[in-house]
Amino acid sequence: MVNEVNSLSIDEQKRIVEEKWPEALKKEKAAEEEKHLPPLPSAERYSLVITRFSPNPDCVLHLGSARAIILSHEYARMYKGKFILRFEDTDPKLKKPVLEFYEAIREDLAWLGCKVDEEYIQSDRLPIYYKYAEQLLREGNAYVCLCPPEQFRKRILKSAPCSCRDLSPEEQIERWRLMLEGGYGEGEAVVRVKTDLTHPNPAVRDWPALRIIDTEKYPHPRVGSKYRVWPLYNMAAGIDDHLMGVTHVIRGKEHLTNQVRQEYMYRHLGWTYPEAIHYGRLKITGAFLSKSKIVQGIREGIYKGWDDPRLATFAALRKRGITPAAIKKMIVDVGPKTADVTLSWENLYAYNRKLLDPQCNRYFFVSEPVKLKVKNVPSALSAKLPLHPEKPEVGQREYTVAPKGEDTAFFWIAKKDADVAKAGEMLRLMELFNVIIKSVSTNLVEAQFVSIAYEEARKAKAKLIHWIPEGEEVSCQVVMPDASVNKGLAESACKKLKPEEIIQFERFGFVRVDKNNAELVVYYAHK
RNA sequence: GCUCCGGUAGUAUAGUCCGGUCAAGUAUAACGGCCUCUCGAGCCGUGGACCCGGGUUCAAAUCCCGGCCGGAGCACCA
Repeated sequence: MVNEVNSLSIDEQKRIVEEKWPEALKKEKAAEEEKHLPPLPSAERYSLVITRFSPNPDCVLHLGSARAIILSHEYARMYKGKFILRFEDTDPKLKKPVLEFYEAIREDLAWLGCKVDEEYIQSDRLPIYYKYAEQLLREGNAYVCLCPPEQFRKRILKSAPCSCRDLSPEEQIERWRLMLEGGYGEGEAVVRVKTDLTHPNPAVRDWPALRIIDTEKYPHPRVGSKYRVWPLYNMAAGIDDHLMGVTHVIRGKEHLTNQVRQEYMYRHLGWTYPEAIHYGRLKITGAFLSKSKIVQGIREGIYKGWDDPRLATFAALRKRGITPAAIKKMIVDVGPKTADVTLSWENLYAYNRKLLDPQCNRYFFVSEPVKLKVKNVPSALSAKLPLHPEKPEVGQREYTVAPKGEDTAFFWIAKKDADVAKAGEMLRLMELFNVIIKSVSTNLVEAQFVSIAYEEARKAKAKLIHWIPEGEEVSCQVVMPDASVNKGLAESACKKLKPEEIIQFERFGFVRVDKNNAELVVYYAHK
């Protein structure tokens, strides 16, 4: 039967199917749907999907965290679930949290449109971790290890237990009490969770769960020197995920072995490990997405601040007019795959442009202004420039060009346009009139009025350029993505712009208004 | 080195679980054209990919084996 069908040509097969089962071939409507995230594993088993984003507040957030935040939040929304923000600030020494970042992170999330349903801070929860540590110890599922780290490592590589492992629960509890009360110094004792010593991955064998930190020397920014025993990641996150009812852990694949480690603890406590999705790393070509590099650059004064346009922090993206919607769409499109992704700025810009273009008003900005002198202007002329080419209803800017003296008018045009101007060529000042170039020098272009009609410029294939009448300019600084400043002049209608507004400077690019006082300061987004 | 994970056009992604409708869809970038009083947007079109080698099968991007390449983890960090 199969052979029979295969012996027929494709067309033949098609014809037969069409005859007998016409509905099978009906083309599915090319639905222009938004791309959706793939379904969450086993979502139906949970009455309420709960996800979390758990940053260490030791730095501001950047694009590298976007995947964790947006996937977690989107999935929570998709299943009408709950999205938790949990600050993992349990290392007052090496990755010391900084007070200002707690709030900065909340602001970033709010800006991204990721509403937090519940918030927790791990440094408030030490007694909880202590309680479970004690339970594990008492039930023989953990032990206080006094071995020097180096010695322990050698043993564990050979799957050999250390002498601390088999001490009785009573002795463990006694050691634990000493740990809490200061009987051991930093690095002298650590609580380990028992696992399979023969596990193929040595990294999961009897992993450390709590350690001592000398908080007199390294006080925690929130709780100071109140505690000296601090949980490590797997202890704190593992306990919290269960206690907070997290159903789906969405985090980077660097945590893959942490799941294996935590599963041992879950078994000891009789808990079930949540579903876990481990996505790959997200990189942007040319952007530093490493906290340590960002922090270092700030400290050395290379970057002006957390929102320096060279950085890929959310603060910087916000300043540049990259919209949260664009970031969100990009991350959703990329999805939760385990393969690493390397995006380019162009990808982000394309998403952003699509959102910005229909809604941003247009203005003229002349970069590196050069004076244009036009002779023979017959009379005062006015130009009406639409704020948006596709949306006449949003209004227009209007400038009247009155010849001074006899018949001469002056304008500012961009150096880039002046540079390519050649004597004898026609140029059209957009929406105004056509001129013929007479002469070009470094800071003056002289020209002569020829006609008003746009059609003539088209016929002559004249270049269209933007312009600002002399006297209608405001000084404007454009901060570029490389932090350089492009100085120029903006048309006077820009005086009305408010900070936060995103506009397009025609033939230049999209920019976000940052300050608009004596001088206009804008940040460049992209073309 | 050990333990995992991955590899579809320049980039990203769909398809892989459950082999056939995939001579591989989409977005973006590139190129060409149309339209437009922006070098923007829009519209139309072109080129471009299943890492390699074997195997199983009537049929492999999809299953199996081997190789190559890439990534992650191997902290008293998160």
